[in-house]
Amino acid sequence: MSKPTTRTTSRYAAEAITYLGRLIREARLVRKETAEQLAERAGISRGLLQRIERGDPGCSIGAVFEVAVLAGIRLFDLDRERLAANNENLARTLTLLPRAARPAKREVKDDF
Amino acid sequence: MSKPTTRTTSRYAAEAITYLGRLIREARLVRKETAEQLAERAGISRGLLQRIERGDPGCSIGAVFEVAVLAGIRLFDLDRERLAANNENLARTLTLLPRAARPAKREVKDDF
DNA sequence: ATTGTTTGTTCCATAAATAGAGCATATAGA
DNA sequence: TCTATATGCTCTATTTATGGAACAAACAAT
Repeated sequence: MSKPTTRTTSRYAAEAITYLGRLIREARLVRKETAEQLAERAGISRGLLQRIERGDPGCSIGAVFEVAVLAGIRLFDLDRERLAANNENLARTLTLLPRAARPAKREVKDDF
Repeated sequence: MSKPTTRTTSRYAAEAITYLGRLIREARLVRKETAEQLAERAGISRGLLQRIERGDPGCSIGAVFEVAVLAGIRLFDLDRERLAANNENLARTLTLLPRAARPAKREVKDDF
């Protein structure tokens, strides 16, 4: 290591990641599935699964969500069908929004 | 691209990632905040934010969740307080579960 | 229509994640 | 208690993500 690499993560975000990791671990254990089994099903290494369950913020969201799904966790409290539907609607909403954002109105002019 | 890189991602997981990215983008645009502004607040590059909003599964979950939080999105439908509380409870639940999972009982013996 | 800004994209250098193996420990089940 | 095995951890090699700059195109506001 030659550079400290300060990667900031708010308390809330960190907590959410840890929470998801624990949900995964709980689901796996309840199912009596070994880490290796779940890791293999997800196509990742056992080591990565361990970091995911521990709540390592450096893991790719793809790996984390994939494992969560395979563990039987519902994302956004929506089943695949409803999620797809919401996703469509959201895409439509985005179309209606201005695509380029002008910085919010300035503070009152203070240069006088 | 020279190597297909077989990184499996189920439809459901991919959809969830895309959904989150769009939620972020929507929140940002509604706030009339530029990509650069949000990226800077999150301590990441504009390019990474773009990939996040597009739903790239390769982004770190730490970066994605951090941006989501800064965009004002509630994770797991819980505010920081309740999330922390649930997290605690889940940790306690995990204590009660067997820490090492024996592979689920085999299918009925079919070798006779 | 004009214009300054935002976005989308590419390329490259560097930092970081991931796979894989290996090993000690904890542990579930007999 | 005994023991096969699951877990937790460390190390290294490789793959991949990320930051930063640069550029064209799209766009909002005038």
